[in-house]
Amino acid sequence: MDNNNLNLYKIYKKIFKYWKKKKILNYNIKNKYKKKFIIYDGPPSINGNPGVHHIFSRIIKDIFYRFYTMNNYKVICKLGWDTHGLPIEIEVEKKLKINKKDIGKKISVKYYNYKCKKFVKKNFKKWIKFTNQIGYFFNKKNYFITYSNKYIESIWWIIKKIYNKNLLYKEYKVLPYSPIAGTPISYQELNLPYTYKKIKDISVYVLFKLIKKKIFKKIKNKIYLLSWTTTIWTLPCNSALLIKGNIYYLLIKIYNIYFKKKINIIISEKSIKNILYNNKYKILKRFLGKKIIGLKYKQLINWFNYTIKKKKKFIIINDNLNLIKEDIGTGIIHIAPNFGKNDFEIGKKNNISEILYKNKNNKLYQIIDKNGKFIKKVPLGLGNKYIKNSYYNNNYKKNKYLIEKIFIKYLIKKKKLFKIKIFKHIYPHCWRTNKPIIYYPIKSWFINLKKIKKRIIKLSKKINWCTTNLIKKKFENWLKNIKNWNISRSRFWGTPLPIWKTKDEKEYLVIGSLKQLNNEINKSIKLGYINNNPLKKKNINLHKHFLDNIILSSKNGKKMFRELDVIDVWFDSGCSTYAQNNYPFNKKKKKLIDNKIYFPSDFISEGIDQTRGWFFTLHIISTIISKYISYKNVLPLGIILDKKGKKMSKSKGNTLNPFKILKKYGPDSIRWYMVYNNFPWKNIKFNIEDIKKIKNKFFNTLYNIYLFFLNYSKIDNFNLKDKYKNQYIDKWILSKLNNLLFKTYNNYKLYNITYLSRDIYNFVIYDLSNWYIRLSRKRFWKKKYDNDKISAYQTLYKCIINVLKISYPISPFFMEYLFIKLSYINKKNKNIILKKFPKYNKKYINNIIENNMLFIRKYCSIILSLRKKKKIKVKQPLQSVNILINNKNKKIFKNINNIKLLKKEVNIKKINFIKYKKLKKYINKEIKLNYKILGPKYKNKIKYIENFFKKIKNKSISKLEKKKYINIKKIKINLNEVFIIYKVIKKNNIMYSKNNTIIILNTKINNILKEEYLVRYFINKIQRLRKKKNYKLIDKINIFLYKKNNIYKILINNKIKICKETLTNNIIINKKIFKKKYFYFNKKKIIFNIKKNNL
RNA sequence: AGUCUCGUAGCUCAGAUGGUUAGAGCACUACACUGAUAAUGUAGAGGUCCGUGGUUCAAUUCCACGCGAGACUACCA
Repeated sequence: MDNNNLNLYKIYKKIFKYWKKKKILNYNIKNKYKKKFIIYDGPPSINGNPGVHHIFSRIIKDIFYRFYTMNNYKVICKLGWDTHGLPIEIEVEKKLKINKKDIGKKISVKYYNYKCKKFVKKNFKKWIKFTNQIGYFFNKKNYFITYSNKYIESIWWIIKKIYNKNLLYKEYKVLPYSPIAGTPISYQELNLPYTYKKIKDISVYVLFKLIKKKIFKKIKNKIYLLSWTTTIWTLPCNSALLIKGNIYYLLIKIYNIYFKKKINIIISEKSIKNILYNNKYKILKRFLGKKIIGLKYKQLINWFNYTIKKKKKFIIINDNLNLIKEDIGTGIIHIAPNFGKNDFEIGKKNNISEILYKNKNNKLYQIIDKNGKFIKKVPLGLGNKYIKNSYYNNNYKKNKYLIEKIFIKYLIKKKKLFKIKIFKHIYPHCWRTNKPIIYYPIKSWFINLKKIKKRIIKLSKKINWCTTNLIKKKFENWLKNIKNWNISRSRFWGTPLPIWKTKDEKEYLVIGSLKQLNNEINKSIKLGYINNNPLKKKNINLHKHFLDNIILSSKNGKKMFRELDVIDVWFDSGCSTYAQNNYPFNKKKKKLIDNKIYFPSDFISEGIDQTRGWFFTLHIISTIISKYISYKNVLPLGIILDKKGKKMSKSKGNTLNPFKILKKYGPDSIRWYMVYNNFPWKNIKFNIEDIKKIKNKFFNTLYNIYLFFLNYSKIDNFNLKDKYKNQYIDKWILSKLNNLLFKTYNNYKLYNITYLSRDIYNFVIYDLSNWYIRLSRKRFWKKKYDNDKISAYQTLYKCIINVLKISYPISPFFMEYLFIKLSYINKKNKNIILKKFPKYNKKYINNIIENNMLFIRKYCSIILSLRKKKKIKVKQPLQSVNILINNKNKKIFKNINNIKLLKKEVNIKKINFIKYKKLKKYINKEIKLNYKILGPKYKNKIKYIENFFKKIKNKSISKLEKKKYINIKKIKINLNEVFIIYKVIKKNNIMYSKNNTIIILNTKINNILKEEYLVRYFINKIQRLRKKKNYKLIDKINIFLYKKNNIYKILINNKIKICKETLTNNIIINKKIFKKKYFYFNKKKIIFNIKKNNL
């Protein structure tokens, strides 16, 4: 088989088919389960194609799915999909080319919801394909989808439960609101990543004309209060000005460029610098803010002036919420209670009225509608225009600052403008439409989380975050500042709020099940409010269009209508613990949850952005419903960035098509890459080059190891039952292997998948491939099928099989593929998942051998580097190397195996171990200070000591070594306070010295060594030629040599060795050679050829 | 705007309660090895440890300020 043809995608397909045929796609196929392992799947929203980041969260779960199945757990994991909500609605609106306001007008809600469902179903197919392709298998009988009636019914039950606990309430409040989506945004949604964006706004300083009172009696001219705002569109609704009572304000005379004359303005003392551009001004009066509290002013823009009776308007009030910061603005804040959270609170506290529009029928309206447009009655052509130009889709640039320009023109005309300033700030945006939100007064349903905050936090401490403490702390801190959850959305495609109300909103009815709804409908039919029971129809669909028509009756017999809103999608997914099991209506599952068998989950894992999303909602809902945590372990996953470190997003065009990547590199290498690359919670810079590297290095190497084993074991008819005794190097790799098994098992248990994948990788590349196989190759080549050879086979086989098993959860297809291929050795080995996860065997662990080997490898590397420096090839044998014997290496070199290994690896005939005393012959000494000890002891005298040792001679150093100290004037320096450094003196020697390790290599090459080199060189040439001629491994050959000069004698003298290593029958000296091959050695031409001779 | 984290080789990152010559992997270059062979090994080159100042015998490490990046918080009018 050809190595470069290793196609992981083809292997995936083969194995997938095979699994399908054998019906082991659904993991729970073992007969005996001891325990259960519960995973909850965070349902992804299927508003489009799956992205690369979805690979990540699914494979992480799959890894533990497989791991725990191997450990004989019954793993419970229902895959789910989030099918409701804004993300889907927006995609559908784009497709239908409609706006929110068209729904119910141009097209019916029923049709719209039908389209949404269709859209979801279409994407669902893609998702199943994708899920299967990454090795996370979809089970037709076991999944949940949030639009199903059963799922919705469970949500209703939960809503009712929350209502009964007095945690659900309706309130009129100024909320973050997305006009384009036409729905309020919860604070959880506002806290999703990338919602706060830098924008440029035009801000204005405007002049409110004060109605003068005593305090300004002496001032003749008009007095203005100067206020600054970034939301120019709220000015018509101004009804109060906020100042701070305990700070100083100034009345100043200053030039106004728009009036072209000097005017009198009031401003806080410290904010004066904000409004100056080289203007001079004159202070007329300095006074505390409280002196003007309660004064009135003239309305700034008097387009509308309807206010609520008994409420105040156009008045200066005190800032008791401490909102005024003196370095910003003018110290005077404009308040419009209907637009702004703080404004609303202040208005409420100070009994300030909103400014509203009242029509002929005495109906009241906000002057800005729910679409984010001014109502028709607004003058200056502003009517029906968006209040922010960024709400326009197409002509945004053309209309840039259009609204602001109109306002500014008007303010100049009315002599009410002081200054304009471009203001850069960070502003919240809607997470789906990407448009800025506004703060808008709305009646909404809330869950009172503040009331149960203590329990939420207390329980959250039981959750184990499989990551750094930082993320856990942030989650807990965030819970401390928890806000009540706004769960109603004025949208269409979502779980409908199961709440009915009377027209006067005095009576409410919350429905908690279909059965209850059915009963209520029957009551209503008796009263004649509706004609027939829609629940009796065949295909009922518990969505808005279906329920809105149902009229129920109140206790007092009044008509009740459904609350028109749907529920926040985040609530849907937060209910998944219960709703996926149709809790409490499915009695079997209810038992399992109540008895804490299906609950809480052992493990969940989703993107780190879900900390404020699903992780949060899941926790909240289980806190309310079960009074317990809903997950024990959570592994948050980093964001997938492109290779430049930027977030992947459709708008930037840097997303990758996961299907294409899967096809090119196969799921296994991607899975391995994602786990291996970095800790899961750190952001991944997704780089295809790195996947290639993983494929080339890890998978190719593993495959090569397999091929190597395959080739030779077949030639030798290796049998697993063959008896053997382990050799030195086998003991080493088995010790390494068992340590690896030990570590890996524990790391899976602790969810440390990055560590364990790196351990496996290092074992395969550095220990198994680069060391064990390289050193053992000759054992496989030799003819005799003896203990040494059997031991090598047995060991290598053990290593491969175990590596396959422990790597299987991460890269299942490839591992299974090799496992099946190797089943000719052991016919019981068919499918990894049916096997038990291997555990380590203590008796194989031998730390002494491992340490020895580490040491030898280090010495090899040092000696090879010395050879390199002298440009002596490894093939050239060398006579000797001198190694300083010290406490560390004494024991190691007592073992002959280690000496043999080292000699073989660096191709040196003899190793001399020399004692410290005999070093003199080879080296010069120098002294370096141990600053860590000497520094604190002698402080600034250290420079003097440095100088002394710079000039020191060999004799003095020897003295120091003997006496173990030296005196420098009055200072006594001990031997352990310095380091002795060595330098080589002898010719033909090269030395390495660091700490206590000294190696001196003898680089002299005599004739015998040269001859040996020639023989090896010649063998190499023959081997290459064999391969070039495509001879088989077991083919025998004859060598033909052309007799000319005495170099041949050397080769003939080594005939036995050459024949043995190249499977040669005979070396034939000829005067003529057919088709000459030749090479040069010491500038002499050597002519030869080979021929197959399988006699 | 505030709080937190971070800034180390071309890239991805380690690291040290302050102390000898600051480490890995990848990429690069050279060489070697070679019946696992488009694999593999060894070595080399590469760093003002973001900048400035302070503390210290000694600062990449501690402190302060500045610059830059990221996360979180926040309607800062």
